[in-house]
Amino acid sequence: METKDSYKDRKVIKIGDVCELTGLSVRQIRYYEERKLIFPDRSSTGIRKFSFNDVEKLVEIANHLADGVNTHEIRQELRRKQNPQQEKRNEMIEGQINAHFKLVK
Amino acid sequence: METKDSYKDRKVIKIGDVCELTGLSVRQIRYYEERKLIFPDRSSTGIRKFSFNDVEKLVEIANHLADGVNTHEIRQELRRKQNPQQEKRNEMIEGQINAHFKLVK
DNA sequence: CGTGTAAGGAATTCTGACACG
DNA sequence: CGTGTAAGGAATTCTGACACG
Repeated sequence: METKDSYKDRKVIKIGDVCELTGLSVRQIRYYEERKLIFPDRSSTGIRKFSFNDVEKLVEIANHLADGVNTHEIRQELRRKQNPQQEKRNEMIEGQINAHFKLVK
Repeated sequence: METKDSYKDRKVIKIGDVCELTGLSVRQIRYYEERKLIFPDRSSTGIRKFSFNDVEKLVEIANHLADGVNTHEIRQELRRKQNPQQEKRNEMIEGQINAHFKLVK
C-alpha cells in the first residue's frame, strides 16, 4: 500500500536464500562483496541482508565471470552503469573494456 | 529480468524481518498462522518464509484485531476476498460480518 | 584469482507448554 | 482469545585461515 515497487530494493533476503535464488555458493557471494561488487546491508548482529536487485545483480556478475571477465573489470562496468554521465571522462580506459565485453558477448 | 513483479510473492523473508517490517511480535505472527490467516512457506528444515504480500496482509490483520475483530471473522473476510464469485452464495451469513466491519471502520 | 572447506562461536528459529484472562 | 515468556534443541550465518593454482 505505501511501499509500491520498492520491494526490489528492500534488503531482507539472507544469504542462504540468495544461494537458492542464484545458484551461487555462499563463498562466491561473500567474495563478490569483498571485491565491492555487491553491497548487502547488515543486521545489528552482522547478518547479511540482500534485496531482489542484489540477486539480479549477482546473476549478472556470475555471467560476466563465466565469460572470463575478472572482478576488477566487472566493478568498472557496474560503476559505469551507475554514473553514465562520467562516460566521457573515462572514455579511453573504458573503451578497451567495452571492446572486450562486446567480444565475449 | 525474468521475474517481473512477482517479487511481492517470493517467500524469502524470515520471521525476524517480518517482525521489523510489521512491528508485530514473533508470537503474534505464529499465532496468525495457527489460525489460518497467513500461510508462509517452510524451508526443508522448517524455517518460515514470508513474502511481501504476506507482510502487507499481516498489517491488515493487525489492524482488524486492533479494531476488535477476532481471528475467525478475519478469516471469513480474507476468504471472501479470495473468492469474490462466492459472494452471492454466502450472502446471508456474510451480510452480518460485513455489517460489523462497516461499523468498526 | 576465484572458490572449496573445516573450525568455533554467535545469532536465529522452532515447538510445546504454562500463564493470564 | 490473543499474547508473553522460559526451555532446549536444531538450523543458519559469521570470520579468518589454509588450500589450489
